[in-house]
Parts: sequence; structure tokens; C-alpha cells
Amino acid sequence: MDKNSSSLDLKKAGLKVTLPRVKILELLENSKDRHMSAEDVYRALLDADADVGLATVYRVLTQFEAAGLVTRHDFDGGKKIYELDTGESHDHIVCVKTGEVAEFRDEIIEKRLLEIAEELGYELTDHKLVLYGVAKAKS
Amino acid sequence: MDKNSSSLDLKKAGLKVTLPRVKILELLENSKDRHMSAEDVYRALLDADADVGLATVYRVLTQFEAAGLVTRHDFDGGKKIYELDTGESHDHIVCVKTGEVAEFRDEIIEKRLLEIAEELGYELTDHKLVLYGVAKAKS
DNA sequence: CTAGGTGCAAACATTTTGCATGGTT
DNA sequence: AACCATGCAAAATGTTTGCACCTAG
Repeated sequence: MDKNSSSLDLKKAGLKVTLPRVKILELLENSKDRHMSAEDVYRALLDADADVGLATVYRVLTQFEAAGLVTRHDFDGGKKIYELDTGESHDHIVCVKTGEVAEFRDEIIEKRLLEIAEELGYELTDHKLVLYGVAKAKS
Repeated sequence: MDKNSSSLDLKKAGLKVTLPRVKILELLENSKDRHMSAEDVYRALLDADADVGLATVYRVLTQFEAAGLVTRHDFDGGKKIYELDTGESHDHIVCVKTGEVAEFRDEIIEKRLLEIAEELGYELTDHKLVLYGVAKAKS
């Protein structure tokens, strides 16, 4: 019953349960790297002997985003990065040396952003915050 | 002596003073919209009867970025957006309806970001913060 | 069975690069 | 004069789309 959870999520999202969609969703759920580009997903599927076309990967990821299953980021500029949407909004910190991505959520920031938008005369709908830094050696 | 300031900036940045570079820098300094894509710059130059190739626009903007004269953003994902670097780091708020971009700087945020990076074991080198919202009717 | 999904390849959009020519110091 | 910058067109990315075939409900 491995695919059951994925199937349920798909149905809940109003998407027909097809093989490519299940495979992609499972991949996103199980992959160690939560942040993947369409190309990453495509290659991972190939490695897993799943025969899914690149165009389908793009289409499915787009549908997943529309359905709220995944979130899209444009960290650097080259590619679009997708990650499973856990419901918990969070921000990212990227190591400029290794490219590794970590996540965090900070209430002080969240609260202040609301205030700032208010002060500027906007109703805040979303935000995107990425920190860039060098990971320091751990003591 | 309109071009003098631009020329000086270019020299200070260690760039040879050429016509395309001067024109592009002046454009960025004088344009009402501080945020422009390479295509935007290219078309504005065409409109001004400046005969600069698109490839040169890309090259010059890249050099300007390397020289610290401009900053690059990837607001949505499609295109890369450039803006003059005023030295004052600031963040952006984008109206999801009109696409208009406003700028702000908030010390509470700046301070907190440093703390967060520290807590996560990073030395902060940069950050990117974009708020998305709907501009409310002004009373 | 029927609507919608998929794969492939071609089309697109944006950015980069090779090369011969031209401009700046 | 020497060197680097430019323009053009071709190539390289990354993403989207048209169309014939296939599959889930």
C-alpha cells in the first residue's frame, strides 16, 4: 500500500490518479533533497526505471503547484525549483559555497513582514525570503 | 556634460568607457522604472535611437553586476531584472495585480536576519526578500 | 467508452558564445 | 598600435505546446 497515500493526495487535489503523477509525488515525498528542479525529477525517475517524459514532468509539476501540492521557487535564476508543500510556510537559507538549502521559520520575521506590508499600504498575500551565507565550521 | 557622471562611475568600476556602456548606465540612472530586464533596456535604447545589440546589453549588464553597479533580481522566474545599486540595500514589495515594484528597508528585519543566520551556523553574505501583496485603496 | 493524460518532437523564450570588425586608451 | 568591446548570428538552456496514442474511471 505504498502508493495509497499518494493516490489519496492526488484525489483530494482533484487530479486523476495516473502512473506518472503517483511516481512524481512519491519521489517528492521520499527524496532526501526536498528541493528539485524538473530536470532533477526527470533524471531521478529515469534512474528508478520509471519511464516518464520530461514534458510530462513539467506538466505534472505545474499541476501540482496549481493544486497546492508543491511550491515553486526561483532561487538563483537558472531553473525553477519545486518542493512539497507541507502547509507550514518557511523560508530558506542557501550556502553560497555548496548550494545546499536549509529551511527555517521565524515568527519575528513573519510578524514584522505583516506590519511592513500594512505600513506600505498593501495586503500581504505571500513573501519570499532567501538568505545567502557561508556555513561555518561546527564546533 | 551629461555623460560625465556615468563615465566617472565606469572608470571607477574599472571598465573602459564605451558608448554602449555609457548609454546603458545613463538609461538606468534616468529611467522612471528602476527595474528593467535586458529586453527592456534593449528596447529603450532602440527607442532612443541608440544602436546597441541585444548581446551587448546582456554582456554589459553582467559586467555591471560584477562591478557592483547594478543588482540582479529574479522576481517571478521568467526574466532577470536589473536595477542600479545605490549602495543602500533594500527589499521589494510587488503588487500581484499590477506588477508594480516598491522598495523598502527595515532595520528590524535586517537585524533579525543576521541573528537567524548566526543561529543556523551561517555567516550571512546576502539576502533576498520580496513581499507580494495587493495595494489597498488609499484613504 | 470517453475525457483527459502521456510521449515525442518541434516550437518558444531567454541568455550565452564564436568570430570578424570596430573603437578606446 | 594593442587590446578589448561590439554586433551579428548561431548555439545553448530551460520550458511549453501540438498531435497522435494510451489509460483511468
